[in-house]
Amino acid sequence: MATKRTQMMEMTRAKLIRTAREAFATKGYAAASMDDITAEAGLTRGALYHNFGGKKGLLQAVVDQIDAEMVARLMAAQQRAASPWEGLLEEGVAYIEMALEPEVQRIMLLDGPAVLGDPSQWPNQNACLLRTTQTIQALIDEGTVKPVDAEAAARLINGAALNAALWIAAADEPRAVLPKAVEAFRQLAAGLLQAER
Amino acid sequence: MATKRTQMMEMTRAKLIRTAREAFATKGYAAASMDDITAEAGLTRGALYHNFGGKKGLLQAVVDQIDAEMVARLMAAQQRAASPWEGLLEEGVAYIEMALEPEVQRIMLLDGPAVLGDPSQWPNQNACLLRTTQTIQALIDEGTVKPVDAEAAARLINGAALNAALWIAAADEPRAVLPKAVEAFRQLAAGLLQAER
DNA sequence: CTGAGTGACATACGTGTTGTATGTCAATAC
DNA sequence: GTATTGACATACAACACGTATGTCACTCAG
Repeated sequence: MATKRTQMMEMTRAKLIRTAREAFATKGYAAASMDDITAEAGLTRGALYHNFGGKKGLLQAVVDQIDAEMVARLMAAQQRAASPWEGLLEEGVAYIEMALEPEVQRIMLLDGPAVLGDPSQWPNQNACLLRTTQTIQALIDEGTVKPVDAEAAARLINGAALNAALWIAAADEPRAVLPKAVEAFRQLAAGLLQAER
Repeated sequence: MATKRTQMMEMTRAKLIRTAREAFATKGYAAASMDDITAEAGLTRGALYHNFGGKKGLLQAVVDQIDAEMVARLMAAQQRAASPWEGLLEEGVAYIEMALEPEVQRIMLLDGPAVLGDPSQWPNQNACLLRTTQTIQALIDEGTVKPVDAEAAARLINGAALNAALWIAAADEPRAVLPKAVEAFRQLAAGLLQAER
């Protein structure tokens, strides 16, 4: 049973995460001051330190939240696909599209790694990557994909999608280059396919 | 002809870049204080602001220096290869190997993008990427590679190599996963190859 | 019902860091 | 030989983070 106090605490945590997410996305982690964030949430730094241990802890919480949303969207994209192989491709495309959002870009792709270290160390990023790895392993087992190291392939696929997204986001006409990136991504990914006999 | 003053100035610039490069690589950009860097170089912050305009300017200078070194190494790797296609692969492998160095990782892959913005905006990173793009375009023209968008393909290739490098660097046994990553990279890149007739 | 205890959060303070404004001295120009 | 410029040092102000301490509401024995 949730007591009155823990309910309140959850609310303050949620409020801080929300305002921090906003501030980190727009101003960047370094330029976002804790005083501003807490004031915006109607609190002080005391609450922040009590709940998250510090500025990095708050960023970690924001990252975890966004990451959870991303995993959910990746799963949805994969399950929408007709075949496992198409599922992998759809997952890559979904990843590209998510990385177009300024919030994802700034927090997950720029500041997050710089402040918290390599994403492969984050508990949830592993979940996201693990999904791709498992998908690829399944494709290898069923003979669709060449017998390469599944984790290595997953890493490369994700990296390609990631960079494609960064490219698109920085482009003058994002909507114009998106299809080019998606097409090149599909071609590249086809390199993993078993040569048809 | 170089006057006495400009010679001195070049020396102080070089010294500051050297110590900053060291400090940024080991402690990270945020944790490296300008006082420490300048003191290590036997100077004060005055010199730093005069020559580089601020902390970001100093990082930019360090990034430019490292980037120039990387481009040189990429060119060397490509020219060592037997064929243009092998040149592209060698370039990717060289990129992976460079990203294994802590200095490159910390400064070029983590702090650089976070502080200076997306690498595609940097003047030199474009040179590095431009090389790959041109290589791919040449391969398309000669019929080795499928007719995809050359820049998109270059972006994806570089992104894959980049993430492979980050993965390797964060791994428990970097030397053990390196061959796996290289193998997967070659397979993936093969997706760009024109299907043999 | 009541008083001690605990937890959530606010307030106050010290330290370190950045950026700017001003000062100084050597090198060049006239 | 003096005036001026430019490279760098010093001094100062603003700010942000982290910690130490304080306060008040809620919980729970007795």
